[in-house]
Amino acid sequence: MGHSQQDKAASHERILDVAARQFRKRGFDGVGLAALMDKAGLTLGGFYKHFTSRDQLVAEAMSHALKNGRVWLQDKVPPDGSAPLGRLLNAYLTPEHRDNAGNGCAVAALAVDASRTPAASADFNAGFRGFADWVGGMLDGPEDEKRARGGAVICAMAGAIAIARAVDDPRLSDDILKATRRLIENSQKHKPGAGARRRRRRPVGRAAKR
Amino acid sequence: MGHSQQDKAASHERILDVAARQFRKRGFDGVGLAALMDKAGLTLGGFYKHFTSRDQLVAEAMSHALKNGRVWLQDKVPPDGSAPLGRLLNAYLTPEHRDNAGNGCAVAALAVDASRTPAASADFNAGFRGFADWVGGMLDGPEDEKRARGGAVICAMAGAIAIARAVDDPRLSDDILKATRRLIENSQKHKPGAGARRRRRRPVGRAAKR
DNA sequence: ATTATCTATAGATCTATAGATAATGC
DNA sequence: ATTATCTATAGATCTATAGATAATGC
Repeated sequence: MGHSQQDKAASHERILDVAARQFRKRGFDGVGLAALMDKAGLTLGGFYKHFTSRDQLVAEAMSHALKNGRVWLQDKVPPDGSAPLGRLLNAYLTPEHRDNAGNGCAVAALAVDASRTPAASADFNAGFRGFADWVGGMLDGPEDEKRARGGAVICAMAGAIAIARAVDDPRLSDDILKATRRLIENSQKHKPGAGARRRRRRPVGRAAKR
Repeated sequence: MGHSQQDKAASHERILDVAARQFRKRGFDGVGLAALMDKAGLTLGGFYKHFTSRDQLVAEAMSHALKNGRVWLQDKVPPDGSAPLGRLLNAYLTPEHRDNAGNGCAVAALAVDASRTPAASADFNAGFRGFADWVGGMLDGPEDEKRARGGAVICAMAGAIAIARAVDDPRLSDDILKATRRLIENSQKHKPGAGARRRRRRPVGRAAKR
């Protein structure tokens, strides 16, 4: 044994890295604490000096996985490049992403898990909002609609990856990625005005509660 | 006790109904066999006279949930009505659907679970294909692209429902459904030719293996 | 006689805690 | 003295099986 506070911080980070990866791959319920600690080079007993409960790990790992997935994506989509949406789709809707859930987008891998796990909801929300802002910035259109449109693009992309992973037939799986790419591209291509027709502007300053 | 073969068939159906609903709500790992049997009005011990293993239940419940979700949707989208895509979006992208995972679309609720559960993959695949054919039939465009385009529409819809469920903020959640609706409508609205530009035709009869 | 279901239980998890060990850090 | 980690274990699951019970169905 023999461990400094610095060692502990490194252990904590290692546990989070392992959990963020394993949860994306197997789900929150798909891996136990003993297996996680083992993969982090530790034993189960020490877990509760790092987290007060399994739920706390789930919450921290949710944020960690979202950040992790964003870093992976942003490395492939430079902030000042041209045609950013095309680059995003090129990076996201790939067989590589589909076949590596553990290192990929946490929205695609963990949205359903988060919806069943109250401990993860707040962190999922925050991560999704940031992601939607980023993607919204790549789109044309009125400034106040960009976040919502960015969110819709994420829904289409994440849904495609999740379904492409679930499907048994490799050809069908590849086709899902390609068809979703075309759907998203077409959705951004139509003449402005045509899609805004049906849209009513929400009055500013009258925040509607639900 | 005292049970006929007819009783057994009814029991089997009840177990499947309960499982299809509970799995959509809580995931394959989110509910145990004892709780399922209890909700079906039976006890755990009888389970293995109906299924050889938990995995077999998962497989049958996957199909059952897909069928169930299709019936629910098709009730709301008459086969010969006008503007079928609009009706589909009206039925699918709603707060009601979002708030009732147990009775809703199994693609949205269980794609990620299926991707982690080999026993469910084949049944998910078959269900998705049928669903994509149905939705494809609602779209304009070349006949040989309809299934793929239908699949992409499902990805966007299912992704939106899954993410709208995961998100913490009710306003954001509602906005996700609305923005995805617009994205899908716009994707079908663009002038044909613009989107087909980049598309290469696959030679018929040369089936590419992966 | 067969069988649909029940009660009871074995054996394998899994989370959380208790107490020991061997360093760190005041 | 404090603490980061370890070994060991309690108590609560969960799947699967064994054997009993009370009907069905030939």
